[in-house]
Amino acid sequence: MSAVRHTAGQLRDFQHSLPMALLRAREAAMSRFRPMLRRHGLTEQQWRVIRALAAYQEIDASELAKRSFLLAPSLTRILRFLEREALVKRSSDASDQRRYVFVLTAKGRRIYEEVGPDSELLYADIEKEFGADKLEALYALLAEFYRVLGDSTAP
Amino acid sequence: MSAVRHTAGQLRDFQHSLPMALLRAREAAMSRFRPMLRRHGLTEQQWRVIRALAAYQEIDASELAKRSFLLAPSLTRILRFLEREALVKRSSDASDQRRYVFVLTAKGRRIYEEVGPDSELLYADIEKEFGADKLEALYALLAEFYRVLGDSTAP
DNA sequence: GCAGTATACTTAACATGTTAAATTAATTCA
DNA sequence: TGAATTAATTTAACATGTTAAGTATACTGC
Repeated sequence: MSAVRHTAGQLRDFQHSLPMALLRAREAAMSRFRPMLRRHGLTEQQWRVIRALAAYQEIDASELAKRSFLLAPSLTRILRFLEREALVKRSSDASDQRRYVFVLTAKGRRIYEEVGPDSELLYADIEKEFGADKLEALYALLAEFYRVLGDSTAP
Repeated sequence: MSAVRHTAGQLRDFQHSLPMALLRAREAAMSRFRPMLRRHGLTEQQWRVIRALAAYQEIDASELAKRSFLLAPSLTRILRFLEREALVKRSSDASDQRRYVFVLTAKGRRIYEEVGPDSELLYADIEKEFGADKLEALYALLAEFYRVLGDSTAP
């Protein structure tokens, strides 16, 4: 038994907190992906970076930050880790000495190819349990929400 | 100009990564709330705890964790902060010595009453820009997603 | 061609997320 | 009843989130 005692409600209740609703849904999904990624020795964010890198021959840190939706300081640390693990190789950009470009190593591509199918299996589970139609509707609303409201911290 | 070079796409693209879509939408919302909370000297998570506390006369840490959707270690640190700021008062539960119960102090209630209206203003903006109907549809889908898929880490 | 400004990335500092282990108190059941 | 187990909270360790500041390079306009 837990010690809880009610008072009169004010403000919107938590069921109508949008950031909370988004967080809960995200956690419902991530609680399935996280253990799988962990078995491969990766965090969610490291996997986002690897995935973004897999789609490009080479990509600089700024683009990588946008595509993996990470802030620059987080990306710096994650790239340091991925380089140390030899999953990613860094080179400096000849045409702009401020910039670095990154590529997956062979080991990085191998991990990508191992994790990818595991990830797809979990997506398939989710689609089956929640329903493909509702999942598409959710994607559409989320994309429009982001499109309409934007990200007020974007440049 | 950024250094990006394409390769053949594999796997689902990021536009169809559900955790990413949820994260982007969440960030679109939070990028509006965060500066407001910051002006009040609070983080998003501290505000979640205050909000949960405002709805109860007293509540123990486990219930608080569930209602503010925080893991126990985070909650421990946040409550330490809120106690130091005298926004929250801790007492031990007479009937179970393992347990602590928490209440908002007068100062805590005052902050709650200051932040609440600012928060509602931002919600009103969002509802107006995105559309009340679509917002309700989004809430409904998110709630069902969480209901159907659950949180595999829950007890 | 250089002073001023902007850009790309990193570092710093502190808060939170995540998992595992530690601590203490309650509960169970042989 | 007391050993074993379970439950509530905290601590530890490391990764990421967030904001501000630092560093080096590129750009801009005079």
